[in-house]
Amino acid sequence: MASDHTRSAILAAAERLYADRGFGDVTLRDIVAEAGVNLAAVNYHFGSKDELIAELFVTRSIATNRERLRELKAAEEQGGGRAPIEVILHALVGPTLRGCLGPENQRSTAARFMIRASIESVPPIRRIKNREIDHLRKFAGAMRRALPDRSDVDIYWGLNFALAMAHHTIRESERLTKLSEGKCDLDDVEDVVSRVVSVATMALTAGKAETKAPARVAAR
Amino acid sequence: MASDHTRSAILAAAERLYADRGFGDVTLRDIVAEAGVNLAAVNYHFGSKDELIAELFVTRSIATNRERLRELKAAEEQGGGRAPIEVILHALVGPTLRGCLGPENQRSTAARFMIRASIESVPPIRRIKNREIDHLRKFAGAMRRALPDRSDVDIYWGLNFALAMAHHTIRESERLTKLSEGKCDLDDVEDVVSRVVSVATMALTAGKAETKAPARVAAR
DNA sequence: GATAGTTTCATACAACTGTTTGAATTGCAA
DNA sequence: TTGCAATTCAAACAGTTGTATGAAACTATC
Repeated sequence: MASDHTRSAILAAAERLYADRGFGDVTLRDIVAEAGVNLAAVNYHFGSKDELIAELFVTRSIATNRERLRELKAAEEQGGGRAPIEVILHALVGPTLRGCLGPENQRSTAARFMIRASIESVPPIRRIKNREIDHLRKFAGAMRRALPDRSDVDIYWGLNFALAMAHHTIRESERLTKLSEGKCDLDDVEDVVSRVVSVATMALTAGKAETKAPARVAAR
Repeated sequence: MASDHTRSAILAAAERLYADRGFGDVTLRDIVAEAGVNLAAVNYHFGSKDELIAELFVTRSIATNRERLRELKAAEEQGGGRAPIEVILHALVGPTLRGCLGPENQRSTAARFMIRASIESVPPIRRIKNREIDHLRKFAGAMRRALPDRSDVDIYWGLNFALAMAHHTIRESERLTKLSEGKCDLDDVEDVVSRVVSVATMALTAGKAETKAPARVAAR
């Protein structure tokens, strides 16, 4: 019914501003100015500022989660209900890394927004992240099936470390570039993914029967 | 000259409140009420709210950094200028993890404050963290000496992943406990440290000449 | 005990925040 | 056209925030 024009103009403007300047110093007035709409429009269409932020974040994060599960499901079906651990980990961290890294000049607004969301932790986003546990449990299940000898504790630690490496690399990508004087190429996303997967795989399989050496994609 | 009483009362109250409720919703008025001093005292003694936060964070983080360097130096001196990679990594992540984890009921205010600081990323703290690069370079140097065959890129990635696992585990300790239904024991700090060190060591030594298997401390 | 310097205090300031209101406008159906 | 609901708008609201001010109280020195 509604033209929806104002609504999506707000969403686009908000995402752009949050991506560029962070949640801390973007006010509703900044957003409506950028969107060219009236101040009251935000509350009319979204209810509150927090709900606007939540909608932005939910949209992007269900897209990522769907992609993760799609990859996971495809892998498990192909393997008859059991996928190799590398592939599971790839499905876990691949979509996130691909969604947030990549050459800066061609990095989408959505990507920059998600980086912000992972650096600054504002209440509405934190609330949503806390509901991610069910989603992660699905991966824990797949990992258990892939490594039936492994204890639950080790599985959870492996999962934790995989997410750790992915998220920290996103959060601190600038610092890593500076620290390594550009030697670590964060733009080569597939290299980053395979590094994370490789280390997480080692973490999960160390001290047990041999698995095939995790493939390392050549940089650039 | 000054009695210093007001000053330290403010520091203590601020640290306590920030630790409990986060930076987001603690105002100067909350702090001075808790400290039992006048509102103007904060600006008189610290200049501004941001400088108060910065002083809190700097105090704690130089303590951690000093401890890190102390461990590193001791290890390198004992090894004649070259320390085993496990020990270097231990010096890198041990102090941080020990300072932030541990049984909740006996967790110090300082520890809880540092956890907050690593979850919420407020401007004055971010500014300080950005100056940590020189400190990290010292560890990169030690790691290079320990693993002369390794490329710089691999060294930096290993360093990045070690910090990733430590910081993410601190940030998301609550979620990991919930996800694992308590199976991952975050209170057993030395177990956490050795898990992180062990994985980071594997990341740095994989595919090269054998090193001795990193020691795994039994839990509890 | 007067003096000078430091510290405390109550209070006001000035700016900014997200939100609400009620009237104006628009778009669409009858 | 008329009528009705959805949308837009300017304006104000109500609250909070960090900071500044100038007088009062205190402290130590001479």
